[in-house]
Amino acid sequence: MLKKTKTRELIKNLLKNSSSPLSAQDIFNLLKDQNITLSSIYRTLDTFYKNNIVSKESSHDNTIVYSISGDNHKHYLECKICHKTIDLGFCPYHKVNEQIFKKHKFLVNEHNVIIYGICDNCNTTTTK
Amino acid sequence: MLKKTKTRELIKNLLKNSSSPLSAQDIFNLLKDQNITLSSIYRTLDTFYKNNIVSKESSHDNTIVYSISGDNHKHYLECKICHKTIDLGFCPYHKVNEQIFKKHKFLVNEHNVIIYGICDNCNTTTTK
DNA sequence: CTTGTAAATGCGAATAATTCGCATTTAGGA
DNA sequence: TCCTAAATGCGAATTATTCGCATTTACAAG
Repeated sequence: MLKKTKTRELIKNLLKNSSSPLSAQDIFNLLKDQNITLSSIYRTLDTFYKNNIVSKESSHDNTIVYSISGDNHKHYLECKICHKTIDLGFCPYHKVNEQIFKKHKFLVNEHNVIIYGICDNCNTTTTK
Repeated sequence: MLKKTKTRELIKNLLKNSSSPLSAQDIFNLLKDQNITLSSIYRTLDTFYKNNIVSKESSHDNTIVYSISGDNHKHYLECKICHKTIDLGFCPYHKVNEQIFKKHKFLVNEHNVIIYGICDNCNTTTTK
């Protein structure tokens, strides 16, 4: 079972309310008046990850960012060229995950919050 | 335009033939008799990424791993507990990507090769 | 086939990200 | 209230990634 601590509550709330995935360093900066160490943040995120409370992925600059999992998680389209993001507003993977569960009895944890690609604007600009 | 070099061809072939995503260090180890630097490998992977030749994601131990993109790319289910992988054998995201393109004119680059979750075996074992 | 030049690479150092060890504190069950 | 395993702070160690600069190379132009 998971102990309820100040550090964990703070980090979970940050992630719940954030409109984008956060790195350990991001969280550290946001909590810098709270006397919480970077190593604790890393450990907390790791614990959350193992308990399926958060998902993680590589951001475009190669740091790892975390998002809250669960029912009302979000998804973003991020352009690899201009890095603008579009809030998808829904999870496009529900059906896929159900199919995977039916076929393989494999329970997918929601993740892959950032969906990378090329936005309309960059596409028409670069191919012209 | 992208120059054709020995380093690039070697790395591309490795990724094409690999049955799992590879880290920069993995590639370095596999090519250690070829006199290629780690920094070149990083630069090459970065170039490939920007040109949509490879996709990248965070592996379970927080290093970044790369996979070849394109028509015959693969997908794997990886259990967060035992780390066993299952080859999905097809891309479950084609339809989703098409829908996203229709709605947002956003061209998703294939990625998210590793799909994390809990496998049947670990699930029945841990919940018992 | 030569030559010029921008791009790619090797090398090694610098930086940034992540993990670890250990002493201290704390949550929560007994 | 007490006990103990788990969580945290602190700082050092390790690992991953990036950078600067000199040298080499792909390839387009002549």
